[in-house]
Amino acid sequence: MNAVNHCMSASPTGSSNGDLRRTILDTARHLLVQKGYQNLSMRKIAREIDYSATSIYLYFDNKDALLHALIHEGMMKLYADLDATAHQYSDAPVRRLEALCNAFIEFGLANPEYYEIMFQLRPERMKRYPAEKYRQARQNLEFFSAALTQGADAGVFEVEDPRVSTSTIWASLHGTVSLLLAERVDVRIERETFIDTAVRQTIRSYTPSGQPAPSG
Amino acid sequence: MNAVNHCMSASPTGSSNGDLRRTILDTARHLLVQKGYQNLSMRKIAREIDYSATSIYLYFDNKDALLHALIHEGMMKLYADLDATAHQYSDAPVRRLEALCNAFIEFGLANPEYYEIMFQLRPERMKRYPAEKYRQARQNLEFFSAALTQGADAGVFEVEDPRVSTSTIWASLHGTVSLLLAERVDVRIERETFIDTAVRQTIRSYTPSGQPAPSG
DNA sequence: ATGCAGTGATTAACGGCGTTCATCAACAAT
DNA sequence: ATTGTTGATGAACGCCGTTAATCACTGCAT
Repeated sequence: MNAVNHCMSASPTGSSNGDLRRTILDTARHLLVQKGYQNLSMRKIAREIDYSATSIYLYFDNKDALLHALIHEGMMKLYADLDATAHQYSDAPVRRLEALCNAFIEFGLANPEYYEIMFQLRPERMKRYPAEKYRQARQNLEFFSAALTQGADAGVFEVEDPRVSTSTIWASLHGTVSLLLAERVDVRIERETFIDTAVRQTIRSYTPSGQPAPSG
Repeated sequence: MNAVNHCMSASPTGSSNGDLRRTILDTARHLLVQKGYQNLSMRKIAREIDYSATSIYLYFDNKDALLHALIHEGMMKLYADLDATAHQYSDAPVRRLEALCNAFIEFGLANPEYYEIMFQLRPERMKRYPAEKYRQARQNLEFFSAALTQGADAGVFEVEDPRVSTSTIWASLHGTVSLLLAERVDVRIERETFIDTAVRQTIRSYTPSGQPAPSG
């Protein structure tokens, strides 16, 4: 009818040429990061790219599927961060674990909207999340697990069950990020101090002496 | 018109007599606990109590205000739990802190819907939350703070800044509860084991020897 | 008794949401 | 020339929170 012809856009960028799926995803990411998860709606995405809302359903089964794609992006970004950090301290498990903890927290604080959909979404919303991606997401924990076991082998860490310890470390980090993002930490506490203490105490609970080991 | 006369209900219970505000709150709590926060809507509450949705606005400014009332309830319930726990170990700081940690986690697992609105709501939703209640909510942390400082005075805890330490403990506990509620803990790990380890490691990071102190 | 203000409730409506359905235009293949 | 496919659309359904206008009823002052 009076719809704009989308086949050959007059825009010279060519960004919306062919694969609309990419454009939708880019816009969704942009909207998520700019306005937060609360303001991420199918209709707003559609408005932004000047398509009808129903068009999105040609490329994504539903809103959750679109969200899963964004979560996947976030997981890959986190993976890249942790991977770079791990390589930086490849031969010092303690320092590496410390750096990994800091990297995780920094990721959360730098990408709050990503963090929310990645780790703070209620289980119901995640029910449809494909198990294959679940496994990929869990790979991020492998960095911590590896540092723990290598440290244990080197005698600088005291670890009963690496799997359990990895989870408890993750719990600490997740709690730290969550409290910071929700602005629920006592305002009289400096953010840096809080983070440093949290990381130090987390690692301290795995060093036999209770004191931080010298170098690795 | 065809509306039911609400002034004199035929129901002999008298529960909906007079203060509708109470009834709304009770129904909201019931709906929250039964169906979760996702399914808590003004219209559903209204349907449940056979009133129009707009009637709720005669007693609550908006949905957030209603939510704040529920949050307050949850905070008081948590306070009661922690208070009872603290009194049980009034003369043993270490044991008390351990019991407090377990009590907090148990509260979260036993009241997941309350926990969600109390601690997992995004900042935007909490913007209107009255500061006076914020302070009351923070009182729950005092139990942990007290155990820490008393333990430090007795020489069984090594605490630099009690305020910071309290926050990091809270972070650990919050992370632990969040991961469990979101079902994101490795399924091969037993829940009990995970909780015990998390609590033990949390406390361990504040004991000078790195080992749990004997009795208090 | 009549009029009036206040109270507690209602319906209608607005604009938002995710999603489904029927339809339509353009194109490719027969 | 007819068919089928593909990519897009508008209308509609049933939700949602919230606002505005309205109504019935009460108690009270005149």
